[in-house]
Amino acid sequence: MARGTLREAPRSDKNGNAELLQAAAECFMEQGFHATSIDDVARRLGATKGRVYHYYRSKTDLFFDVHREGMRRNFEAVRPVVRGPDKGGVRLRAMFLRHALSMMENLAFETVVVQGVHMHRLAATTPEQRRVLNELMTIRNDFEALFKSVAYEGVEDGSIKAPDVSIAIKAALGALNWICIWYRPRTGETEDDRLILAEKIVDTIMHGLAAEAE
Amino acid sequence: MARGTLREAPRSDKNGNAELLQAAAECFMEQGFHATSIDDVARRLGATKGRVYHYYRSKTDLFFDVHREGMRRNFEAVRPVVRGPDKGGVRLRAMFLRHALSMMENLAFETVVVQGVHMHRLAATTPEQRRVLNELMTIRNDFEALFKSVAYEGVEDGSIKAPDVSIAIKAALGALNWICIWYRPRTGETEDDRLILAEKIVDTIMHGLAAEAE
DNA sequence: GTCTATATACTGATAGAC
DNA sequence: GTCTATCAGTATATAGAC
Repeated sequence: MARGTLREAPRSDKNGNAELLQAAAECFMEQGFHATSIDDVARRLGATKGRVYHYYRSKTDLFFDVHREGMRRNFEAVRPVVRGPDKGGVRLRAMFLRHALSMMENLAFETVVVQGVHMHRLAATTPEQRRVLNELMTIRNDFEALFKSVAYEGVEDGSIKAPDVSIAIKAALGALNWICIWYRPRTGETEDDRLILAEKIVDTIMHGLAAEAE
Repeated sequence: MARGTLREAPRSDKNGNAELLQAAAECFMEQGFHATSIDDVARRLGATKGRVYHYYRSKTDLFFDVHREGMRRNFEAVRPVVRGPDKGGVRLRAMFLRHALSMMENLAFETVVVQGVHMHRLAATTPEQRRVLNELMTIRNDFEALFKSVAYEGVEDGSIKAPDVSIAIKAALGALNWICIWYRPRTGETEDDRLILAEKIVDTIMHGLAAEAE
């Protein structure tokens, strides 16, 4: 594994072999990182190992790139609604909604991101791989911080309340990330169906389960 | 894997080698099912493979038994508060609280349960193993159904409201199960610390993030 | 760029000593 | 009941043909 000589930049071109990333994401989603062999990924591509190893030096590097792409999509989904004239509570709700939709529409990539969070403290990585993993975790933390900062703005302007904002965000993101455990697209499902589902989830997060009456 | 001859009952004694289960749970939590070798489990026990294989016929069987024990603890934790004179909302809150505490106190086992849910549709199991896995999923569904039924009672008595009770429960359990991703016991942590943390999470679930004022 | 070997290593599971 | 070999299968990664 760890060699004396350290090669330079990974083979992966920035352009990105989108097809390869997608195939890998699907395999990792269905079988998990360790149970997925490079042959599995290649087979799904209708190719052989050679093609995969031409772009990625190792299975771990491939996994990391899928993870990175998943996080890129996460940011892309919520970024447009982070800032704006609305109160913090309104913007936070919009962010939750977009994240929920992103979970459903990028199910394979999102599942890999969740797995990646799980692998955080995993051993068996080279120093270089650990560096990349730490970088990915920083990105993940920044993502969570984005929600937190908007939530705090909501507390300031009176549109958000919580016993502990940091914990509340963890709970809310937990509810959303959990989507990738139970959600599976039904045949013939429309974008509207997903929106309705996302609204129900986000409403629950925003208003809770307790009836106001008490 | 699949043999012509089918052996009878698994070697595992019902008494349960608690020490073995605990060691396995910890390994599975830290490295996941596939990355954990039987040698890892044995090493943690200060023993060798022989001991493990004396009790379990395969790594999968061992994993399933850890999973089963995790679910047993889940039921044990919430069962005392499912029924009672209180309104549905009050009982549901108590169930959430106990589940949250159970997540923290049985972190290793709970993490395995979460992994097990993930493995649901995984291939590469013998017919017998698939039978056991289905049984475990049924148990898991029953657990979720327990929360749902109390939530419906709450809707009836006016103490619970949600746009969709089934979805709301999935969201709430997602927030709670997600605990095993980010929670790690701090040194010197007391039971009270955990209770405070659990209360914050459950309050968020019950009352949401939106300020009532609107 | 992609394929076909192939080296190398690991690990799940078994057999049999003690 | 636990340990020490050991086998067999599989998977990562490489080398080199095309």
